[in-house]
Amino acid sequence: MTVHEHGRYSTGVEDLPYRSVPEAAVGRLAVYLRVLTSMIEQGVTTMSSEVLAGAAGVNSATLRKDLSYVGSYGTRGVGYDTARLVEHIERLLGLTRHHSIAVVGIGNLGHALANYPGFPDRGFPVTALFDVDEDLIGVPVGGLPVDHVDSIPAICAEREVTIGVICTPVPAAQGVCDLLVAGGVRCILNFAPVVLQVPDDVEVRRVDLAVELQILSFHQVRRGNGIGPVVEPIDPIAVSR
Amino acid sequence: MTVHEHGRYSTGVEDLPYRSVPEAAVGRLAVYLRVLTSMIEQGVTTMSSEVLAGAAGVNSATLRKDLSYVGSYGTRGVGYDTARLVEHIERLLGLTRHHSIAVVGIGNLGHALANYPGFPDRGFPVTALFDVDEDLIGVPVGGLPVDHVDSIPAICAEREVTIGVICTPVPAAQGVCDLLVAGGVRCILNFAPVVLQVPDDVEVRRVDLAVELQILSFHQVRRGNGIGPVVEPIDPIAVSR
DNA sequence: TGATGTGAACTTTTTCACAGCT
DNA sequence: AGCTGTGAAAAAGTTCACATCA
Repeated sequence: MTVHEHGRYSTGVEDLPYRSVPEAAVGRLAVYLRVLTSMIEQGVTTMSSEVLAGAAGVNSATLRKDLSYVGSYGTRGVGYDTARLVEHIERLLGLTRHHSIAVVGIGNLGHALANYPGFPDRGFPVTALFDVDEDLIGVPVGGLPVDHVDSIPAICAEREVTIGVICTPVPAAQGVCDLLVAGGVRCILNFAPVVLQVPDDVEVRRVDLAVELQILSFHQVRRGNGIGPVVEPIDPIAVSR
Repeated sequence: MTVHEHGRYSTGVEDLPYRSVPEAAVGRLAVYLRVLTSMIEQGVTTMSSEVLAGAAGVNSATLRKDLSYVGSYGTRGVGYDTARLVEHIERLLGLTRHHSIAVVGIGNLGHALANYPGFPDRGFPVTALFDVDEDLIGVPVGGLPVDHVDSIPAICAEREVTIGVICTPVPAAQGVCDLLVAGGVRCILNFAPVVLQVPDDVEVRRVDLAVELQILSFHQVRRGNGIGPVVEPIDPIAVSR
């Protein structure tokens, strides 16, 4: 709906600098990036699609197609230059721009995320913490003092927060979300098990831990693993009406 | 991959307990379940596909198709009986059988998950905690004492743990995973950003928080939102070869 | 020779649209 | 009249297989 023209892709070609990337490929590219980074640390300078695909847990054809959305940085008969690939995946994922995270809801989970080393390690520094609990306000968590949720719009705008992480209880989540949006935050990672209503230009990703367990439960039963009887078939007579 | 088709699509009438459920539908069914449960608490006894789909954030045709995998429990012209639907989704997801969780790695995140109310609330009691840190062994976390990771196989077997949650640092994750598998655990929720190697009959789901942020980052850049310059276009000369 | 890059085939998932029931 | 249930169409995603090139 809303198209912001802060900058455009002025390649001379009317299209994007990268061809459009399928949604499914984006998540995998982030995984390749991690594998590559770790390989580079071990001194690996070249990798074949077969090896990288194995390490990332995907089919090698899928990997090659995914990388083709980034560009052609492989050498036939040799493989990919790891450093070069990292550089281009990072650019594609927008990791070359400044990011800054706010965590809202400093309970057990929020506390853990405020201290999660994977965020700053991956270029996402946590720069603001919020809660409603007066006893928490001003208390430093991971070196950063907690502010009141009422100050979300002002502080997020001031600190140029780009991603909001919601770890509040369900009833508070939508309100907090609205405050983040008011503060200019356009990306939200939501741990509250509720579907948030947001404007079209805001992207929400939900991480629902109970849902993950339920999916695992389904597969276990389907497979007939574990203790106890496998699912009893539904009585066809009870089903029909 | 094991194919477990109980029957074939021949005459239009099948003898399956449930027809085979697409992977994508399973996750959504878990979401519908939560919405329904919350609606029932508010006294709602009937819902239309349109309303339920709205609350779950999906298209109503998708919802109806998903529910058709569970069976036909709607009434035309009226909608779905919420209680009945909950009952059948729970059965399909295997939530009627006993589940029991072990959390391995009692750092910040493990601590938070050991206390996460959403697990027991959703029928997944945490019944074992493990770590390597001698200072933690025996210390109760959320009322449950921490055991040493070496005792994972024995304790998991004894307590009939069905799901293992891995919150260890990356280097420890694969070893812990092997111990869980040795203890008879066939479902693993992995928070360590590494691809685990497991036997074919073990199901792993990975939750990678940094990947979630990177996906959000991608969308923000694509949209041209936020502060700062949009991605610099790649030099077309460098792209072509 | 050996590995990439990709069109084509295939599979899965989503959406449409409407027949059929209540 | 209104809403479900589902075939059929469309879209998205995955895998194959091989031409291509270092």
